[in-house]
Amino acid sequence: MVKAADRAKNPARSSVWLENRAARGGGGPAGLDRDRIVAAAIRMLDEEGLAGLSMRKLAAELKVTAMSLYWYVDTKDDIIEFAMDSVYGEFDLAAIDAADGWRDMIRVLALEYRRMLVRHPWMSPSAGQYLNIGPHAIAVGGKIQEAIGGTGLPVDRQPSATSAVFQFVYGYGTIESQFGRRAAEAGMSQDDFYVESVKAFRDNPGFAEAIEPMAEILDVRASQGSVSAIWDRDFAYALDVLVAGIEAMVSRETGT
Amino acid sequence: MVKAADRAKNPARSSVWLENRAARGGGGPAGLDRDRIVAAAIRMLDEEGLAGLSMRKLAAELKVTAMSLYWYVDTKDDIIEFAMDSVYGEFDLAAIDAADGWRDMIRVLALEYRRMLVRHPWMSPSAGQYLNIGPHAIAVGGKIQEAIGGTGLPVDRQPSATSAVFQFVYGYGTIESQFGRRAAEAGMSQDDFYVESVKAFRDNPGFAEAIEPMAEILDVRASQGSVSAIWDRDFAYALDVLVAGIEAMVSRETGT
DNA sequence: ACTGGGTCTCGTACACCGTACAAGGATCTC
DNA sequence: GAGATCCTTGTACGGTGTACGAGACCCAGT
Repeated sequence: MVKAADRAKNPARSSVWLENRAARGGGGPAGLDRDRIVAAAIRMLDEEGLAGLSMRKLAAELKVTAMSLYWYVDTKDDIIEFAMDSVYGEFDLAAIDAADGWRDMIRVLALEYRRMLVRHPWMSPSAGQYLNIGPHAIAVGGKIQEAIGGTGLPVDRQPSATSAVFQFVYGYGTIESQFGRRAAEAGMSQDDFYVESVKAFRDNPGFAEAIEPMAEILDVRASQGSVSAIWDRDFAYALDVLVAGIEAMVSRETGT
Repeated sequence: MVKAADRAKNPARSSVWLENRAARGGGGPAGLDRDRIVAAAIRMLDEEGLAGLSMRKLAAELKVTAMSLYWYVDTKDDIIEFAMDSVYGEFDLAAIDAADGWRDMIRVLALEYRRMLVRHPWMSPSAGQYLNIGPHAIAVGGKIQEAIGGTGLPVDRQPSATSAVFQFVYGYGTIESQFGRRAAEAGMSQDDFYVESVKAFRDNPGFAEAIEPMAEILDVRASQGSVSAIWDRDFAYALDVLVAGIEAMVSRETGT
């Protein structure tokens, strides 16, 4: 058991996964359980967002006092870390193994990653803030490495390629999911929200010149169908760019 | 003047920049001023992080009550949005204009962007959460579009390329800056912190097999010099990958 | 000189947050 | 039955963002 106050003093182990502590069992009258807590937390995070999760509300949903949760968990942050790893467990590893060649493997991984971020908009900010070294996250990391390892890039260049691909996916998934979150908060469809946003943007005085160079792109966009189709299309093409880049670097390296 | 409670009801305008409100002047006895507030906020954010910024502490630093700030600002979030745009103003636009060709322009932009994220670790989480449509952010966006526009990619493909490059930079800058923040919180140099982290990771039972495929990479890394050199190296190579990818797509598109 | 209206600052208060601490009930072991 | 262990709770502390209303100041109009 580590108190929240002590956590900060030992920052190299500032993660639940470095605590090496067994889960405490749910033999109590409330039938509580770390898994039940985490599952409820994920539900609440998906519905109310990161800011909407509070120990008291989470406890209430489990028909229990806030302090009860602290028997199973040291800190609210721990719950989020557990929730994150649980979500990493949603990756369809079998589909990844079934992929044919590194290109396909990267594509499947990137798509799964992106879908995870979009399904759970609280993941982006959390993934940036905590270490992602739970068992499921590590399993995914292993697959990523396997995929990049298959490209033929020298080992010392592989981390760069991994970054290029998956930091891109993270960034892309972040804006996509935040856009979806905003639309949902506004109670609009993504398409309506997009139209509204562009209008608000265009109508704003003082932005006239700044918008100028973007006008053409906004126009082209308007003729490309639904917002979600645009997200898909842009993502796919960006991945093509990345794959093409890796191919070019491979032949450049091996040609030397 | 818009109350915080009303902001949420009209989410398409959920940004200071869509409020279109003039700054209020600092003729008061405290000599307060929106610019002074924002500048102090940036200082505090840099030193204490996003969680370390509170209206009361910020006010105290300005020798004023918390509620005084609300004369100049509707919401704490507004302060963060202003602070963000002010930081976007750190971009050296002249250096970008001096760049020679789109490849160089992308490289300079990416580097400036990355440095901004690393200098201000609170920018990553904030940039993910708020719209970035302040004047400085828009100016930077315009330069980015100019750079991508120079690649020769068709207009409807340019947003994808922009994503590929700058969502990558965002993701990369995010982990780099968070790593730096963690090291600083631990009171260690980045190098010491890296060694500690790897050790803690390796020593953790249950991770033995998971680490296995990563062992080679970790070993290679150990012989590549300082952590900050590795960050630079990986970043530069990833950018090469991206540029190579764009080149390949350009010749693919124009070849068709 | 006095008054009225902006402009700015402050004190108080509310609802909420994470969580430390100690007391208790429940259950199982001997 | 006694004691230990497991689980839950009540209370309390120090923080948060910010709504509201009262005041202080200055400046224009009469």
